[in-house]
Amino acid sequence: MTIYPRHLLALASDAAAQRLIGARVTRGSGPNARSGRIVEVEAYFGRDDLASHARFGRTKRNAVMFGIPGVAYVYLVYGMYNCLNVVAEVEGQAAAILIRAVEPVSGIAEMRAARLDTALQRAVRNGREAADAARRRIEVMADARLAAGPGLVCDALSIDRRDDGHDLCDPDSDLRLELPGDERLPPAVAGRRIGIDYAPEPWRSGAWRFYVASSPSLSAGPAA
DNA sequence: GCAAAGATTTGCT
DNA sequence: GCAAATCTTTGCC
Repeated sequence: MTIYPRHLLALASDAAAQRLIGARVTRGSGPNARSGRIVEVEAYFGRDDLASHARFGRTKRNAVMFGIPGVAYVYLVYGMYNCLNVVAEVEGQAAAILIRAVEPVSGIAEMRAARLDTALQRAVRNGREAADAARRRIEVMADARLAAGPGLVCDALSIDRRDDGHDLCDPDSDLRLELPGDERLPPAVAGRRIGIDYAPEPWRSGAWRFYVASSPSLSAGPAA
């Protein structure tokens, strides 16, 4: 498996997002490495995109969006879930691609264990019964659903804000993007982005979410 | 300094 | 189908 070439991300954010479908996100190396096939992404543009974090200009949080392509932009949403983005376009031009869902390929048992870890941490506040319920739910969950959402991708691959700013196109990186050799996937379909109804048109309805319609691992977002 | 809302997920009515 | 959980970041006083 070769590393994902950085130049494929130095494109307009939507073009880079479409090409990212089918690529792998990999955590770790060796027999316990966790890897998943990207099946759902969303493209976010720079200052003009009123649904993008870059709409406020450069801030402490979104600084890496303005940097070189291929770097991870990781942020916390709703005080609870991490979201993984891949920086796109050229340096100085803010853009990022949100990884919304991946189909587990290897290290599936490790992904499930990681999901269990984070779920138990959250459930423990609500008592032992809630923790037991969470445990049972994740133990019987289908492999394909382990990373079927932006927050779940990060839970399954143990991604948090410590990964913010790390280079995903470095073959020695613990968290990286890889390009499978000759894998054929059905073409990606385009739809509106999820969870940005606060944005005005055309940003609200623009078709900048791309996904493999037949994948069993899509996020539970509206009409995915 | 303080109030408000968010690129989500889960559980309950 | 709806609302809570939870905390960082942003916006306004």
